[in-house]
Amino acid sequence: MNTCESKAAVFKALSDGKRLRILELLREGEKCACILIKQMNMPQPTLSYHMKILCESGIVKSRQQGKWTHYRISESGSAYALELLKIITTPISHTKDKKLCYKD
Amino acid sequence: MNTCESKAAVFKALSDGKRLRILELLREGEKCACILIKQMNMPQPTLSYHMKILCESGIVKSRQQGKWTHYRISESGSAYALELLKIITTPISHTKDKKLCYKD
DNA sequence: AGTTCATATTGACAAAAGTTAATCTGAAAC
DNA sequence: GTTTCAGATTAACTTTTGTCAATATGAACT
Repeated sequence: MNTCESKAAVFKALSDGKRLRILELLREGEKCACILIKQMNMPQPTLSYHMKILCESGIVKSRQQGKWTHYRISESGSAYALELLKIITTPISHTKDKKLCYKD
Repeated sequence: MNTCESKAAVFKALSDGKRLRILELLREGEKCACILIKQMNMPQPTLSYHMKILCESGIVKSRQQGKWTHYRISESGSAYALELLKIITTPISHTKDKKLCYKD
């Protein structure tokens, strides 16, 4: 799916200051939800809401380990977002569009 | 003022499907508002609202020519957004490594 | 001066996104 | 089995964002 709406979802995930702060924390490495709740000083459902949006955008990946959920920045998801941004801001004459599809 | 909030504003500009569609039209080259109104099939105040958000993000530049306003994708604004996205999705250890080992 | 034309702004409303207490789920341990 | 704990989901609410008719602005004419 390559509609403008689906592309917008990727940037919508990055359009909130608190989610960018979460990403900043994840730049230090994989972290579990309980750590992020403490570091963000945020109620548990609020963090869960933001993590869902980040994960659905593909930029963050989650890993289940027993009761704990670990989050980390997805290399492939980030690369996809970067490529997407590059394409949508490049005049058409300058480059031929290549098909964008990302998998994990 | 939170720095994450100001970063978020750049991506907020890209978080709407209609604004991405406008960008897509601007990839063809500079266009004036009256053309975009027709191509977007959008009331004039609605386009004006979206153009303001795109311009304030730095991704689009406007140029006044008499009564007409011409819009185009800003190369520097786009480059800034791209660099921003690259930084916020790159693990910190990787960035440090790059600074430590410079290539000729 | 006044008129016209292109666009920006205002204001009132509708739609979408964010917050959080309460509740549910599912995994590990007893 | 039951209890506990981590996290997801729900539901009701607040805030923010998007829409568009009406109006204002400002430039280029007469």
